[in-house]
Amino acid sequence: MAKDNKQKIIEVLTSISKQRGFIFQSSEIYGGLGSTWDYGPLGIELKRNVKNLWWKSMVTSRDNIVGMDAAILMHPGVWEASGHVENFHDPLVDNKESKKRYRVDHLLEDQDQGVIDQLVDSMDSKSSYKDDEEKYQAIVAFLLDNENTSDEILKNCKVIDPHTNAKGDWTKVRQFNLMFKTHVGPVSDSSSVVYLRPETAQGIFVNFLNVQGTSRQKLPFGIAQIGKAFRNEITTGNFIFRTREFEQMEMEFFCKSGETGKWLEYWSNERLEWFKSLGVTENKLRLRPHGPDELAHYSSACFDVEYQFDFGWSELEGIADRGTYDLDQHMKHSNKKLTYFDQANNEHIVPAVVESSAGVDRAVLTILADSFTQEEVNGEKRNVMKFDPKIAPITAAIFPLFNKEGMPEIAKKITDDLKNKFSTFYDAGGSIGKRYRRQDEAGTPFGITVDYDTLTDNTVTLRDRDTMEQKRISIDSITSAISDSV
RNA sequence: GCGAAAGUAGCUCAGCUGGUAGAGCAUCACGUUGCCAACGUGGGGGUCGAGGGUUCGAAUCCCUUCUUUCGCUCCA
Repeated sequence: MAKDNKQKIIEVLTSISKQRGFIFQSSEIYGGLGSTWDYGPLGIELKRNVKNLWWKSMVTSRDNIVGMDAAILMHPGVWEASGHVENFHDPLVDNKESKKRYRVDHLLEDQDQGVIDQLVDSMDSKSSYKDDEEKYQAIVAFLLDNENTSDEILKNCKVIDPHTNAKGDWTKVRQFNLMFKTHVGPVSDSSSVVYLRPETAQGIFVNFLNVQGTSRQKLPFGIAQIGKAFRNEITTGNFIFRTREFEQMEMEFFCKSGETGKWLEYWSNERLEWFKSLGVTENKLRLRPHGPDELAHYSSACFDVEYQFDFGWSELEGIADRGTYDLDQHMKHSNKKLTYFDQANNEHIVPAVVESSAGVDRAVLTILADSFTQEEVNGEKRNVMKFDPKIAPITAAIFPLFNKEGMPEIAKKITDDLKNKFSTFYDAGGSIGKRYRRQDEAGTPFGITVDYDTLTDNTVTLRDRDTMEQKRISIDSITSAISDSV
């Protein structure tokens, strides 16, 4: 039941997004490109509002966080230092019988000791391993080195499919690299390989000293950035939830090593509150601590902000204790000192980092999913996007009740007067009811209608999107009436 | 990548016992309308994903291919 529902909501959102101009399929006239999406006129306003509110909440309203904007292309050494070249790929194998796919290292964890021993025996060079993980990594590397026979090796060693508890009919082991590669310069030799960044965070770490020095910030302080990131995901989907090109809002908070626990808790709560402040339903939001097995290679503790989509609780943002991992790594690989001089204790220290990393597109999808409602009005279906007025693409729509007796001129004048303060839209097409409904679907919180009374007493009606109730106010008080809720 | 489903108008879809395309909604223009998807008239919009084959004739049957969606592993 929930499953049927799920597809419907995403389908409805996809369809409305296209019809109304929120989000379009990328390269549509060429048949589309998998899981890439373009933002239309309404979508980009919504997205910009989300980003602006994030920037305001994280940067401009705080003294100890500054912004920056790094290039998408960076020196390849950055990704070697960060661990992405080494870790950001998955060795995968399929069982042709059960149609299940496994990460090879995860698959090994589910095998009996005998199977593991056989695999180790089949390897050419024998050596001792300090733990199972090291042993599994060696097996994975061996299988990848012998990709052409890897299927036979798995079958000969009787590797079990945990799903069926029987020997699997395995495919060859293949490596899926999650970073997009491209080339700088006209020659595509290996020396010119660069990556499209898989996260914006590294642009912050490599600029740590530049930013700290020029902004004269003292610990603890943060550096924030909004920008595109790219991951060659094997599986994408759920509309704009998981895409290969996406936008991040990240803030790296630098503090003393012993203080990360405190700041992790602080930022987790701050970030949860931020989503609430956008008007997202509170009981569909939660903070979830990561289990030890879920932690990324750089992180020792992590909280996810999750939203309850129709397809399940899903991550919107991760708040992670990255320790000194990133700065340590960059010091090691670049041979540059990335330390902070602590005057109080008269010592150079490597700051630890608490990271808050949110997906812009996921925030937009959350708002779309959370705002979408269908109601029955006089037996007719009414679609309403109940956006908070702060983030609505259009704040106020202005209508002449009829296209005569000077009403359009007055309505246009009101539109022009409001333009400087709010996002506005003038519409004189079709019946008044139809125009209200169009704006309901665009999520416009306020409707202003010029009617016959306007001609004599200079008042208009102000319509509330959610209740559809109207009240008469004077033209002069429109701005203040709207300002109260934006 | 593997598996499943699907590609016909801007959207949702019908047409698929082969006879060269329709509906509802949307959109545009004009008229009408004293406030919630009203009404009237008219208009624009499709080489039926692409290529090939069978046939006198293919949206419809066959083959190939492309793309999308969903699931599997992963993540913001």
